[in-house]
Parts: sequence; structure tokens; C-alpha cells
Amino acid sequence: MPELPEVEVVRRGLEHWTAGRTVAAAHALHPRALRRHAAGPADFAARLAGRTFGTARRRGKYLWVPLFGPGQQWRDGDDFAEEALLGHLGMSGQLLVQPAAAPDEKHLRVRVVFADDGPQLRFVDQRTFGGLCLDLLKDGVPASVAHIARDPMDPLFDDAKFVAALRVKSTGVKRALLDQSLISGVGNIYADEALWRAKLHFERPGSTLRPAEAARLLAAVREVLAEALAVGGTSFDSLYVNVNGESGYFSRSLNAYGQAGRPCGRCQTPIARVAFMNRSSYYCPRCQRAQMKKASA
DNA sequence: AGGCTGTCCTGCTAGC
DNA sequence: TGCTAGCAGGACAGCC
Repeated sequence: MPELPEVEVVRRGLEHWTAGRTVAAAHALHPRALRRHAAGPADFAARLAGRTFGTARRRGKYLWVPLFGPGQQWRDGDDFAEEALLGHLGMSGQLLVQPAAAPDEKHLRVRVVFADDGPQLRFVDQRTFGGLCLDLLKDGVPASVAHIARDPMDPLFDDAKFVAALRVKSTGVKRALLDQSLISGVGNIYADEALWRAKLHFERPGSTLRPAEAARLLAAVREVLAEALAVGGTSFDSLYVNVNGESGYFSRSLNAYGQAGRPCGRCQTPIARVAFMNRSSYYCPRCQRAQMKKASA
């Protein structure tokens, strides 16, 4: 399930394998994967042909490649592009760099063929929650990404603003962590992991957090994301892989997510699982109390 | 108007 | 053995 670390791994792969290459043709094999491209699959293919890929960028879980040309030179690191190929991996999306001779993947949705006849870029997505589109860049960010907050790995992320916004929310802190307009890039796995590290219950209203608790939570989010990125992300199965089809190893380091019934790494209390927002929340019932301790009973 | 729920989608697995 | 129900969840429309 791609969250920020997994998307960043894919971004690095795209940067390495596709920057500077020119598109010969794009083929849409499943219209749903292009549903965010309002003008339709034919327009998508026509506009992508002949364009040169710039350096892949990311904000939160969104990924995009600035497009140059025709008649416009790609210069590494420059931001002169007006348009980008934008992607979101959703639940099961993969961007793979595959030799042209490699057989089609079962869930191949979009194929990009380059003019150099080198490896193709393939968008593969079993559940089609993800998708690609072409989008206009404004201040270097695709228009349809402008509404989400910066992610916590962004040097311009405003810690004080996030802490202040979190501390006026009546909703639970996990819902706030998953709100991409507040902080982007965090999904169900890393939300549970960060809450475990910060020893906070997922339903604690944001407004009940002391400033130090909110800061501790943000620090925990950053730690978890950085540690996961360092080992290539979290892979439970073949649904998340880098552009070369390789898995990450952070699943070995999970303390809460998916650990129902296993002892908490701090206090040995069995990790609990409860339904939450049509998904699951995992937490330690002892380390992560719903209520702050009362002075007396 | 912020908060919250339903919906999309496919494949795997548990259970009968 | 074969069927079904349940589960995985990011993002957004739409409801209250």
C-alpha cells in the first residue's frame, strides 16, 4: 500500500530511469486508469507523444514528471515545464520500467514507449484506485495537487502551522493524520506506526493534545517515514514494488500495523485491532490510552 | 462548514 | 470442492 516512502522510492526510480527520455507513443489499455484525465485517453496519448521527461517530483502520495517539448529543451533541475504527467498509485498501482520485450503484466493499464527503444514505462494497477493524467503546472505543482498540504519531508513544511491546526480539531488524531489537506503522505500504516511511537490513542481529539504531544506525534511521523524510506518502503505482497519490481523491507519493522494479538514491543500487551473508517486501526491498549490518566478514581 | 460515510475495485483467504 | 462473505484502503462526492 503505497504511502510517502513507497512513492518516494518509485520517484527515485523514475528519476533514474526516465529523465531526459522522449516519448514515442503512449497506449491506454484501460480507460479507468485515465479517468482523471478529463479529455480522455486519445487526448492523453496525443499530448504525451513527442514530449521529453524531466525530473520526477513528489508531494505526499502524488508523483509527477514535468514534460518538455516539442521545441522546448529539458534542462536537468529546471522548472520551466508547463505541464506534467501526474500519477497516483492508489492502493495497488505500480510504475514499472520494463524491457520492451517483457510480456504484458496482467493488470497493465498504460504503456509509455520511448523514442530510444529502451525500457518502457508501464502503469500496472490491479484495483484501479490509482491513475495517470496530464495536468498543468502552477508554481511547479500540478493544479490538481495544489489542494493538499506539503508533506513532512518537504523542507518547507510548516511545523508550527500543522501543530496549531491539529490542536483545534475536534476529530481524532488519526483522522487528522490521514487528512491530506492537513499533512500529506501519511496513510493507514504509517499513521498507526506514528501513533504507537508517540504513545497516542488514534481517537484522541486533536484539541486535547498538549503542544508537546502534538510535536511528539509529528516527530514520530517523520521518524517512521524516514526509517521506512531507508529500507525501501513496506511490502506485504507483490502489490508494492519499486520500478524494478523489487520489494521493500519495512514490514519487518512494524510495531503496530497488522500486529493484532502480538505483544507490544514496549509493554508486551497484545496489540489490538478495531474497525475504523472502513479500515483497521492497530494500537497498544496499554501504551496508547484513549483517556488521559485521571488524578484519582 | 467541518466532520463523517459510502463508494469505487479486484484478488486473496477464511469459513462452511 | 466450491461457494460466499469479508478484508485490504486512498481519495473524493455527497450528506448532515
